Amino acid sequence: MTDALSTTLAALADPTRRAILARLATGEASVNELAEPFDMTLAAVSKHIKVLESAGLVTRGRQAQYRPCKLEAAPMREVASLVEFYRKFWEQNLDQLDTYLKHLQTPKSDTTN
Amino acid sequence: MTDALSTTLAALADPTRRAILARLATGEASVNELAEPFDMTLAAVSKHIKVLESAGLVTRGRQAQYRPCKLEAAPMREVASLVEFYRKFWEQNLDQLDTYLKHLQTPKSDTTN
DNA sequence: GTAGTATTCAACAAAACAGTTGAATATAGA
DNA sequence: TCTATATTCAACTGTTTTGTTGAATACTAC
Repeated sequence: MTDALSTTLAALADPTRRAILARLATGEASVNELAEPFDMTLAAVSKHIKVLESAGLVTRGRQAQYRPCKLEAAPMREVASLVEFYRKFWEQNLDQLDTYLKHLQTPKSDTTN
Repeated sequence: MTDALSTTLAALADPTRRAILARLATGEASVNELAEPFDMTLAAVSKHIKVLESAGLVTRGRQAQYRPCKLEAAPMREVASLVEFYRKFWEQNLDQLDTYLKHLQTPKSDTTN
């Protein structure tokens, strides 16, 4: 699991970490601020941040005793192109569903559902 | 980690599983066919498929002794909207880089880098 | 230097994960 | 029924992940 994309996806595959990223989308924040909404120790949140940092999704500065975290969305570009590759497949299935639903509405195919 | 998005992302966070999905993008395939490129036992690949199936990324049919796998891209829609939310952030950073590079080219700011 | 706040480290435990092996199940066809 | 092929299950192992606690580090302000 050494590749960057796997690391990024694994980092995103946790609701706590996604919540941290969502918070950072509104601006930089300290570890304490980030930890506040969660029912877990500061050390645990610190570890989550480390995971995000290893994935390149967060960078950190230093201001006095704070180490403010900053969102870095760049690694998500690879995720975007991964899912874009599959877009045609889900859209195709939606089209099929759409066709099916329209088919149900035509008077001819009245199978009572 | 019970939410669907986390399950989807975790399923995608493995190169073997992504390779399986990529193969399935070209059409349905049996477990044996899917396992062929990998240096691991059939049972291991079978487990990977199970993970993909639990995430709803694969469905299976039954034909004779085969259980053909089929790609289901729908769960990726949620991944797409996750990363779309962050698109502005990476594009903004690209813009900043672009601005910076253009700035370097203006005659006035010739600081020799 | 002492006290206070912010953050991380080290050591640990519990759970989840990825892989193996060997036996089991399911189906097809002679 | 017997055999071959396809696939999964159960049990086990080693590794990684997630969380805890208590001590350590880093910086600020008096």
